[in-house]
Order: sequence, then structure tokens, then C-alpha cells
Amino acid sequence: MARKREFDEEHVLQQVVNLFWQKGYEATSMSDLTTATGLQKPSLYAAFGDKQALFEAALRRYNHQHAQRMDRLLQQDKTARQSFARLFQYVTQSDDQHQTEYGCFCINTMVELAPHDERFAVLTREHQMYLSALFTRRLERAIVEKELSSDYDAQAHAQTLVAGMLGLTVMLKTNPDPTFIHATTNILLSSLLP
Amino acid sequence: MARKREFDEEHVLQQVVNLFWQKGYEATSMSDLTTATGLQKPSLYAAFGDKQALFEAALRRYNHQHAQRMDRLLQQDKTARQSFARLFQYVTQSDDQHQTEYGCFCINTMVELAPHDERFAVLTREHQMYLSALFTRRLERAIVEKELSSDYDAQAHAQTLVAGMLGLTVMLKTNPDPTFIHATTNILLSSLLP
DNA sequence: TTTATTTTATACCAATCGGTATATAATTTA
DNA sequence: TAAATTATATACCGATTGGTATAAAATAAA
Repeated sequence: MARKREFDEEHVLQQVVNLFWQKGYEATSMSDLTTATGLQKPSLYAAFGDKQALFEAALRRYNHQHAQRMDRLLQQDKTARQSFARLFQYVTQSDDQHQTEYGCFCINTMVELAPHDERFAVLTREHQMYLSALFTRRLERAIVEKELSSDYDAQAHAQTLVAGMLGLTVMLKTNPDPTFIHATTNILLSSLLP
Repeated sequence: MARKREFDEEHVLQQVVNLFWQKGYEATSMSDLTTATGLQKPSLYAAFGDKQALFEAALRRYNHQHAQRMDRLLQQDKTARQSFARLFQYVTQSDDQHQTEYGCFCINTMVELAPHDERFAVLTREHQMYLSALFTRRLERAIVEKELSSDYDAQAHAQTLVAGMLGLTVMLKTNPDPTFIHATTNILLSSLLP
């Protein structure tokens, strides 16, 4: 055979995620990516394809990790109310610098690319649907456990919680008064998880 | 004096709004703007300054018009419930092609520029605060008119409605199943305007 | 009409964009 | 060790980026 790769694809891809997450697609140049990863352009192109393919690989990786994180957050507490309180707490006051500074990579892509590229519309929509399914499952469990009444529409409320999380995430980008975020979170939780 | 301008600044600026609204800041080139407006670059630079100043002028124009439209929508119906139903209807099913295709120019800017440019963070935050104030006023009127109970927290609910509208607007960019949008809208209205 | 002033149009600038051809360095199989 | 194969590094490509110098065209006041 031949020479071995000198870099770890997973590690490099994570650095690509962080950069696209922070700056978006258009504002990130291939030069930015070479300096961030330490690789030269031919290595990046050989390993991932062109800029768009690289972005897509990064987004897929992010979505996978993000979904896992959301699921984990929802399983930590006994009640759905506590679970979603923890989830909104994570979204609005995470220690993770990327989460608070740059929001959600998938949401950023929904705004920047989904309206102009059907492939990214599909990719981001599927992630939202997946989150919605996670939320629904958690709410259905709460119905079984008698936390919520049996006529509670788990799916509709799950979708609304996703939309609320989405709105809060975008709102955070303008550095609003924390009381705004607090009040909104409290109303969402108390109104949607009665 | 001297020669007169051959173009109408307001008309040109509206075309600039439409282009930045559709494509965002980075993806819109000065060449795109000259072809869309019919002006040459020196004319654009003389009238509005550089690309960033032109974008800011466009966003200010949009925000002004958007705020007026939101206020008008909220005054058309007798009840707050009907008013916000009409507002969400406008956001999710407007005839206006720009509204449905490209969402909200201000929200797009919150995602693309606010995290990296404090000036746009301020500009977009102030618009959200203004909308929140409009919503609050409408809800307070509903309290006076006995539609809502006197212990209803108008401001907190207004902020939550803004966040919900924001989330729905971003969600729409992925072309989700209309039943998703319908369900979310209904839950938001029934939960936040009891 | 002359003069002063401003807008317009053309052409151009260095810098950067995404992407690649080429050649050298490295490593494995034979 | 020799041959084959692959990754790397350098250098480069045409196209486009935001922005401007220059000069012609047009219009006002004198």
C-alpha cells in the first residue's frame, strides 16, 4: 500500500464543526479551515470533498452529537417538568461557550442555507423532527407515569416546545436582558407542562 | 448648484432590502446590488456608504415597516386571541412571497451578524423589544376589556409570544409539514391566551 | 454662456475566493 | 531493496470580492 494519513479525521472534523458553527458557511473560507485544522487544502479536499461536502459532514456530525445530548438531558430527571427545565437551562445558560455564544449549528443552517438549498432544508428539518420525536417520547412517558393527564396531546406540545427552544436560542444571539429569557422560559414551562 | 440624482433613494433602498432579506449579508455582493438596483457602484457608495452601512440602512427600513405591520395586525380584531391568531396566520401563511420564503430579515440578521457585530446585536435586540412592547400593550388592553384575568402577566406572556413567533418563523425555512405548524400555532395560542 | 459643482459611467485596483496541477516525501507490498 | 501507491506541501489558476480613481456628462448659479 502506501503512506498513512497523519491526522485523525474525527478530530479534524470537530474543528471544522466549531468553525462553521461559529461563522457560518459563507463567512468561513477554505483558508480559515486550513489554519484551524492545520491541514493543507489538498488534504481537506481529498478527505471530505469540496466546501459544501465538508460543511455537510460537519453538520451531520453536529446533529448526531446534539441529538444525543438532548436525549441525555431528558432522561436525567424524574418528571417531564424537571427534564425540560433542565433542557432549557442548558440551552440558555450552558457553560459550553459555543452553545451560548453561537447558538445551535443546525438552527444557524436553517436560516443561512435551508431556504436556498433543498438538501440542507431536508437535513435540518429531519433534525427538528428527530428532536420533536424525542420530546414526544418524554411527554408520553410522563402521561404513563400520571404526571400529565391522559388527554394531553404529547406530540403537539412537543412540537411547541421545540419551537420555543428554537425561538429562545435565536433570541439569545442579541444578548437580551436575562430576565427576558427567564420569564419566557418560565411561561413556556408552566403553560406547556400544566 | 449641480446635477440632480436620477434615482429615488427610497425605491432603491427597498430593492436593497429585498436582496439582503433574501440572500443575507455575506452571500450578497455589491455586483448583485448594482444589477438589482440598476445603479452603478459609485452611485451606491455615494448615497449610502459602504456595504455594511447599506445593509444597516436596509435593516432599519425593514424593521420600521415590519413594526408597523405587526401593530396594524394587532389592532384589527376585538379580542387578543383573534389578534394573535391573525398575526400567527400572517407569519405562517402570508401571501407575501418574501415573508414565507425568506422569513424575517431581522431574524436572519440576528443569526448571521448579531453574534459577531455588536451594532447589529443592538439593532436587532431593540426591534425584538419593540415587538414585545407592542404585544404587551395588546395583552394589557385585553385585561382591561376583561378578556384576560387581572393577574395575567402581560409582559411575560408577550415575550413568550415573541419567542414563539420567532421559533415558528425559523422552523418554516425547512418546509415542515403544515400540520406541524398548525399544531404548534394552536397550542401556543390556547396555552398563552387562556 | 461661462463657471462651478455634482452625478454618472468606465475602467481599474489589490486581495481573496474556491479549487487544483505538480512534484516531493513517505510508506507498504513484492 | 525496488516498485507502486498515497499523502503532503508548494505554487498556482481564473474568477470574483469590496472599493475607488478618473473623467465625461449634466445642471445649477453667475
